[in-house]
Amino acid sequence: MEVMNMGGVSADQLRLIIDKIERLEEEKVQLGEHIKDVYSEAKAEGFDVKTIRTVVRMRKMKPEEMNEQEEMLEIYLSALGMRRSEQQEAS
Amino acid sequence: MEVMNMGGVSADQLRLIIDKIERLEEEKVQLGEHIKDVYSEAKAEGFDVKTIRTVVRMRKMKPEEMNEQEEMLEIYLSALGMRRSEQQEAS
Amino acid sequence: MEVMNMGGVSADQLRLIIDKIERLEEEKVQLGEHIKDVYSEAKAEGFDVKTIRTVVRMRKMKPEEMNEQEEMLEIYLSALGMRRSEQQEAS
Amino acid sequence: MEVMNMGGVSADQLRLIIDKIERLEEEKVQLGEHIKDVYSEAKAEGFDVKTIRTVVRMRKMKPEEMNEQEEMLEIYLSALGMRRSEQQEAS
DNA sequence: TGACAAAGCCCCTGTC
DNA sequence: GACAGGGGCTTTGTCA
Repeated sequence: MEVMNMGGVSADQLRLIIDKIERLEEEKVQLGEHIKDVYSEAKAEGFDVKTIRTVVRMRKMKPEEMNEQEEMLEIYLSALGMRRSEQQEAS
Repeated sequence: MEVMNMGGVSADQLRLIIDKIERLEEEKVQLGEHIKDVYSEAKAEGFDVKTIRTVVRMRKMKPEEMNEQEEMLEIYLSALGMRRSEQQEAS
Repeated sequence: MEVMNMGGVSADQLRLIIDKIERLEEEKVQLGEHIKDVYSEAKAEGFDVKTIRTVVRMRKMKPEEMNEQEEMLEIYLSALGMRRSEQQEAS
Repeated sequence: MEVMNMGGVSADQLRLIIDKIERLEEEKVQLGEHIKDVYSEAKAEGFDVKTIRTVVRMRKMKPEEMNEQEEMLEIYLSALGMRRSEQQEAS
């Protein structure tokens, strides 16, 4: 009964899957802690953590902004008087 | 140029659409905040917010779905020797 | 037993809370469907839904971008050669 | 100007920090995709992904926490007349 | 089915 | 030192 096959489900296979996931998630947690350490050190050296996070986020986002359906967007923004080059005059 | 028709797009109509969406989304945000308030009050009165969320989620599910979920979970836990009824003897 | 007080929890009060949450969530769903309708109509009239979504998102984000720790961010971006005005030449 | 020191901030050091974070986050993403693959394979072999997620989550919880959650839930469901054991008679 | 948006959960910071 | 509040990340559901 320890190793069973219930509802067509292989218990052994299930165990393997769950073990693997738990191992990978454990690594992921470690990585997360490592990242946190880097931020902590940065803070200790006088950097502003929040700003670094912002920079990292921006660098991630840039690529998708650049290729994305830019033309259509420009048309719509123009129609709304939100063209980027005019934005600061928008009051 | 303020009211233009570029690429077959009516700027005025576009404005109306976006205004309407923003108005509706604003209402939706308000509602979300209201819901959050209710949870906060509940918490202040000693209720466990997480459990209330679970209950609300369960009530959303059709009873059959809920049973399916439960049954499937039981099967998997059994396969792993984690059946709830046996749990306390597990250690 | 219908109206009970178990573990210091008032069943009646709990019912009220859950009813209220469910009512508010129902309204929220309605609103979401309404918004969806507006997008559908826009599409039927020849607008590009995805672009409208982008515009709406941009209009939401602008305010927070503008006030947010801008100076610090500029400093950091400069240090990395990512100053916004130089960005398009960055390639 | 490439290597500058603005506002007391070392550009080079900042670069190192951000590079390190991005490298670690990249690894974290890879790991996340790997985990997703495992789930996909499990699904392809007939397992129920959602249930596996539930099992993994349960195994992460300390047994006492798990019991607490369960007990609290039982209390709330009882208060609402939704106790599982009575459910099928409920209609 | 694959991407996109919304919701829930958790950590972290500021405050009392 | 604890706790409420906010922000970020992960996960879940939905739409094309």
